[in-house]
Amino acid sequence: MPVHNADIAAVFEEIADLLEIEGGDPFRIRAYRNGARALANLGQEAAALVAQGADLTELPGIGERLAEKIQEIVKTGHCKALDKMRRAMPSGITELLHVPGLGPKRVGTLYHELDIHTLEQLHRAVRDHRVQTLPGFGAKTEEKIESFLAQYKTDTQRLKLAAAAPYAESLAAFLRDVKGVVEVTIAGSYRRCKETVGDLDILVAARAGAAVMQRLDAYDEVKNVVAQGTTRATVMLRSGLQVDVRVVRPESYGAALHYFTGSRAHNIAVRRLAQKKGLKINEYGVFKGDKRVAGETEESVFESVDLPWIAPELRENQGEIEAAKRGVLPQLIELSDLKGDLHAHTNATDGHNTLKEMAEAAIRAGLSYMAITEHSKHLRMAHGLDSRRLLKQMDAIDQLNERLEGITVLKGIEVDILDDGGLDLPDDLLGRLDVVIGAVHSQFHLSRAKQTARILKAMDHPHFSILAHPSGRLLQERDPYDVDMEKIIRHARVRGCFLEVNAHPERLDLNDSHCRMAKEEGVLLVVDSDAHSTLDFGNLRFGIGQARRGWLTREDVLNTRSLKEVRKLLRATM
DNA sequence: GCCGTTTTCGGCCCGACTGTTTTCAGTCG
Repeated sequence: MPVHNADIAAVFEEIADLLEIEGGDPFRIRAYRNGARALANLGQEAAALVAQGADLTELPGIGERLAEKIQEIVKTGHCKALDKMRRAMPSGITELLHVPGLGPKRVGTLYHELDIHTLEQLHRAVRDHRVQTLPGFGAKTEEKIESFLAQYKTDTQRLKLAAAAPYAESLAAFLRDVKGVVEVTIAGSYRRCKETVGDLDILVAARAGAAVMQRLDAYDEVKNVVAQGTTRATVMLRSGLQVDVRVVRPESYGAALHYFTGSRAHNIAVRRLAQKKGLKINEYGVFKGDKRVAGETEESVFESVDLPWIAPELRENQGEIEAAKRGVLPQLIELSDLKGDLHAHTNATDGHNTLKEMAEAAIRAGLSYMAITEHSKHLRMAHGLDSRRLLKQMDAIDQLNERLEGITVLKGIEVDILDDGGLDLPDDLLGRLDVVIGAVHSQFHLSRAKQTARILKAMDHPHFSILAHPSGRLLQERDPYDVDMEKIIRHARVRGCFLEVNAHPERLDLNDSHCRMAKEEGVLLVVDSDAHSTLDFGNLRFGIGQARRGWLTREDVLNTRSLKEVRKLLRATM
């Protein structure tokens, strides 16, 4: 049984949770959480490092003790320390911590006073009104727990970034219209372009006395108000999305924006820098003693700790602060850098629009070239193209290019990678195309070794140029298939082919850490819409967000180049 | 439990809101 980083991280999180309920040293607890986060974001398997005999204490946040535990978990699949804790306290108890209003202290009370250690037991106790009698609990707390448990099953999902966008942007626009409001920004994980968002953090700069909170109550989509003070409020929208609104004075806007953009790990790291310089950073500004020395802009906050401004997408405490110190932050790619899109479908297969409509939409999206890349025949449900139909489409593209100004349409295919690693169309036909994208659409459950070998073999095909949605995941629906992505990335470098950053909101595939790995390996990525309709070119912004989270610059992305250069690089793969 | 350009010991980010209290602990972000 291979042990993955997430498994080890889960052990550390559970230890931290149990320590918290026991009332353990908060800093020790934090150390376990830091260790868990470090592992989750490592970008390479800790098990592989152990196998190489690497010194794990070199990793930030991992010291002697955690290194020992990682080794133990990798080698035995168990952690004795956790096993021992579980004997003292039921492990399921940690799920109680996810109930809003319940922290370690109250969970501890529930356990010691009423022997409650599952959600089911909690639900029963709440219904019998036994909880409100406990010290530190009351009728309101009990009510809150009950209403949470009642809808727990249906209501815990995070929203995909693209799904949250319309809610976020219309609420922000509403707040911008409130009298006295100077500025509104959707901060939090939304601003950092995370793949999914659990809630929205909306920051408002307003002059004194602006009635932002009262206006918020009048917003159509607000279902109920969870908490409300003078400077912050939490509301639930009808859609089930939780929104935290925070109001600050304009002179604090930069500090508040930094604070509410996060991530928490990044903020902590920046505040530690400030602390070392004898400064204090909070959401109102940067302070030396009682004197505010910065905070009106984000730039001023970073400047106070001798750093240049760091783009929100990088703020994960994953090396961005060190890079900023050394002056080597990447100049991140922007949407306007994209010159073309190399992955789109028409109604010849499972798209909704004609060839001409798609080309015209690409022009409107500001692109100067695009590739039509239909599915191939193996993908029956998408009515994939066989040789005859592909030839027909190639002719149609030639004719369109003669008539249409402002864009060049390339001839391509999203060819199925067959079970044995072969490609789903004849070599001579693939050789006549401008771009061959290979994709896995079947046999997701193969073993890691087989799946990896299958994809590597496909990449070795003489006409293969781009690997589409390399992990095959669908956000919140289908896990990535088990594959050795490091090996695929290295192979892409050797073969000189490219990996896709699929901008479809349900894919966003590659993910951020694999983007970064590919960049470091010197593999070019392709940010593609995978458009199935004329509207889908709008999704490119989400692909760019993902690329930015992966530290990609314009130079790291193939389709920021001119058509001439792209043709040259594509030919080199074929 | 981690970490070090003041430290191998003594620090470890900071403030708002709620509910249960009767001045504040717990939770949350």
